[in-house]
Amino acid sequence: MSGGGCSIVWFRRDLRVEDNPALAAGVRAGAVIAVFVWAPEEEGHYYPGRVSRWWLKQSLAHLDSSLKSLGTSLVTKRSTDSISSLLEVVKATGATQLFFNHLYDPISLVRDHRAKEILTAQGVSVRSFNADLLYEPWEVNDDEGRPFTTFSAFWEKCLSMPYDPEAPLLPPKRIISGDVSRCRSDNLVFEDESEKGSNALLARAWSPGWSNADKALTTFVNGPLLEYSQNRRKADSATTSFLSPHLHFGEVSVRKVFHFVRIKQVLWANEGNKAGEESVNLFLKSIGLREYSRYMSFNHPHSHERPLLGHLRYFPWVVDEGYFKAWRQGRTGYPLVDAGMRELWATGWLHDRIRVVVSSFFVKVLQLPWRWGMKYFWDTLLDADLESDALGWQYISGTLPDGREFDRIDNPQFVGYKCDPHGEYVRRWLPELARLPTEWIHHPWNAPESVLEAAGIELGSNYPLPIVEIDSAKVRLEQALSQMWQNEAAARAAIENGMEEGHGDSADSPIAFPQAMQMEMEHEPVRNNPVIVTVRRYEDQMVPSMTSSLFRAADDEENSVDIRNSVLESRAEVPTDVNVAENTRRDTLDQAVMQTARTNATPHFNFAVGRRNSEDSTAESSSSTRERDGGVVPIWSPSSTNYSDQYVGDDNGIGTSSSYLQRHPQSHQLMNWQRLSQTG
DNA sequence: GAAGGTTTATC
DNA sequence: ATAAACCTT
Repeated sequence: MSGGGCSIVWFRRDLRVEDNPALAAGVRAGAVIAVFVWAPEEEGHYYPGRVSRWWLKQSLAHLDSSLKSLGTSLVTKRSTDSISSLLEVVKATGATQLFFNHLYDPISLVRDHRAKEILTAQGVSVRSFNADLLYEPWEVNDDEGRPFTTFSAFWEKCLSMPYDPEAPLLPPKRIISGDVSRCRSDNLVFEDESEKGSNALLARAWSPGWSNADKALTTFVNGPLLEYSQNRRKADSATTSFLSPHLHFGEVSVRKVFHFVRIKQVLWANEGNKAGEESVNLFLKSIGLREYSRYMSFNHPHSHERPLLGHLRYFPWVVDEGYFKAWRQGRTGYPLVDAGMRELWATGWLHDRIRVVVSSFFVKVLQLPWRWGMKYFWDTLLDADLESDALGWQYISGTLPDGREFDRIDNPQFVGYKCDPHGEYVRRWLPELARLPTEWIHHPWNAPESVLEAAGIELGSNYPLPIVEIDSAKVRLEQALSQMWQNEAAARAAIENGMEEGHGDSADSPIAFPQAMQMEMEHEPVRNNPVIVTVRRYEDQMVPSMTSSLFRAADDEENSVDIRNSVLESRAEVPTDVNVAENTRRDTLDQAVMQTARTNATPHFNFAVGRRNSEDSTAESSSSTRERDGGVVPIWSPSSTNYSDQYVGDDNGIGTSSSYLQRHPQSHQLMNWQRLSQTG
């Protein structure tokens, strides 16, 4: 019991009692006050979406009940300023210490650093820990001590670090509760009335909470992991880990995932099980991508709004809200894209493969600003995660050094036959195409009139013609790219001539989110029809909705059983049974009862990996932090200068010499979330 | 064993 | 789209 007073353990995206270093430190120090502050306004544009808030709500309830069984409970605060709320708790409880785990999104970096400064100034001793990564971003550097700029090099290094990621900590046996009698909890509201009906359905498919996360991990590692490599390319096979939302909220620690999976790896390696080994490597790689997303965010805090390669700032994006809407609604005329978008809409979930397909289409074919797509993912994904989304979209957009080439267009037709060779996925989500033979399922526009007729399809009427032809997209993309180079050259020239500041010019400001999008998100009409169909949609959106019959009829046995069990058993099953909302013809409706897919493979856009740091890895690799666990909130290292010669960018991209902080020396004090999340 | 064709993964 | 890995001859 150091210090006499009790300590605050500030929970954020580490909603677990196991392997939670901040909690462990609090318990070690004596009496604990567990606090969660809900201050979504701090996130600016990135106010969490409906399904994400639903998850959070469940997860907090789960955590609270775990804490209760250990001897304390969760103090909850509704706030617009986390730090003030923490100060209130300090005042009300006389706490003398604050413990929390690191986050790496730009808003948290700024806020947490301030929290540390302010609370320290108030005499509170603050310590923070790594609980989200195998290695802290500042631990992983190249031979010259500079951060990596490509994923493969980064990951290779992670896998060959001289020390392993720390072993997971056990949960505390019990917690001595601090005195919270004078510290009242606010009732946190995560959903409004109109959202409840839709949210209720999520519970059929998912079980948030750390112990469920644990079960999900065990189930995955002992089951689908083995075939992960084989199944990963199918749009809807069942070998996804389904861990991404759990990982996002820190319900399970990545280090635990890593160690678990490694054990299997060793086992399979000994058995000479090559497929198993490969599966492990691939799965770990997706964990690595999550890890890398934090790494990128830490090193380039603007990566959620600015391309990391500077010249992409000059790309003439097509600012067309009509295209954007068609994409969201799944009405682009490309079946694979449309199926994906409708699944996303209906379930909040998308297989990683399909995320790539729809986002690539968005950027390369429609040439819409990638941040719009990223924002939409943020709003709709159950596992929405800013860092992972930013990495994914930047990768797709070709704005990463090792991302896809700018001029590459994925053809949804060809990709479709690869990841959905029999068209099952498309038929599941696009009932209007259900009767189309496989031969044409991914390119109905080529189908003979008689075939279409027999399938009840009238292109342009009940299913759209391609919104943009691939060929013309190619042409337009070439033009856009040459335009981009011209723009860049012009800007460069202007800067050289001293005409422009090079900072704050228009290219710096990301294209604002469409007004309509914000409106829609806010006033989304919802209709709840308790039993039959719950339709959630944008005003004009005609997309499938989830029905309450989440399990297909064939699984009746399961149906009647305790749903929670069946869900656990069958792996979190994404919603099943989709009905087409109105406007669908009768015959199509018949086909509309489809079951869902379980997605496969860890969503790319959300994973992590890593390695560990041993206790005394305190020998900081880079200068960015002074002291590791125990210590200090991550700080950007201003001095760590121009490691990025290889990037083209000048001011904002990776390319920039050095970091964000250098350009904004006082950012961790002055920069606030409004500025960071500015869309311009 | 080399040349040449085919598959496959790409972060 | 490309390149590396893989397989064939």
